[in-house]
Amino acid sequence: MDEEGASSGSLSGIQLKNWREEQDRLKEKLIAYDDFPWKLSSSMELREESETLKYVGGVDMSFSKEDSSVACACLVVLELPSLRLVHHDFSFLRLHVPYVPGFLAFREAPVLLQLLQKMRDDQNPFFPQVLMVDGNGILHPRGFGSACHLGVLAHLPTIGVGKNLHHVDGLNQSEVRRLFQLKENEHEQVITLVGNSGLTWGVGFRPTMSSLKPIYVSVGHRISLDSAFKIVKMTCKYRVPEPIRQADMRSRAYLQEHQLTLLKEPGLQPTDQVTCDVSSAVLTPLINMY
DNA sequence: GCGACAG
DNA sequence: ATCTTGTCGC
Repeated sequence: MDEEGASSGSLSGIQLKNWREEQDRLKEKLIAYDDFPWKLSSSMELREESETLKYVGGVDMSFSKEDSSVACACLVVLELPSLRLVHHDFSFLRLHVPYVPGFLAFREAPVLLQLLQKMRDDQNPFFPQVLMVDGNGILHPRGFGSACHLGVLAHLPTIGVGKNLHHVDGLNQSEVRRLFQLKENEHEQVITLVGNSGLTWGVGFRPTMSSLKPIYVSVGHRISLDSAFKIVKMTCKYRVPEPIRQADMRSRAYLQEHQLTLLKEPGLQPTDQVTCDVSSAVLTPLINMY
């Protein structure tokens, strides 16, 4: 048993430095405004000249409790406005990159990019027009969370959706809860997350009347906070927006089934994720999309 | 120095 | 992320 450092151990200072530099490089390509041809079908805009948002994707990963390096990544695509599932795909794999707060993308983005790339290669008609990521966008210590990271590498509009707040610029969960508690916000389901610096990092959102705990929405890539929030809102049947909720449930189920399969079929092992190297984080085929 | 720290 | 049963309410 020696894969300790692989999935939960420490990381060298030099590697962290490389990761920060990589984030800074990719951040230069970040687009924080609406940069897409489609429109959010408001109501009576029957302009045929522009397409409307129809396919929203979602990605999430689940991990094995026995071996935290074994994981299942899932990509789903839902059709609007029905929220019907039109695509789902999985990747059962072994990760060799640890989770380090602030560097989630280096662990999860490679396999998620592969799932997206597969759809492109197949010219799948359901390729998502926008993707929701289970992690933050610019609501991040260096303004470049996993949703931004994935968006830039895939050159795809992305939205960051966090179930917990990553404390940034003085923002913290108790503070957000306090804001929601204020009588003036008592029935408010959205609050803007403004940090000590005065910058707006995202919004806290209580989708349903029952859930007291908010989710945190922030700009990922090629989208404004306004549009990002509208899309999240229109896909929320429960606390977590459907694209992410579906990816979450399905990755978890897929992982469970494969755990059982593994006991009987030693031949079916999770594929190794050989993407430890920072420089190879950018899947080559995707570069052509720039 | 100490604590906080998405998934 | 994962560990986990029941339980309160529509």
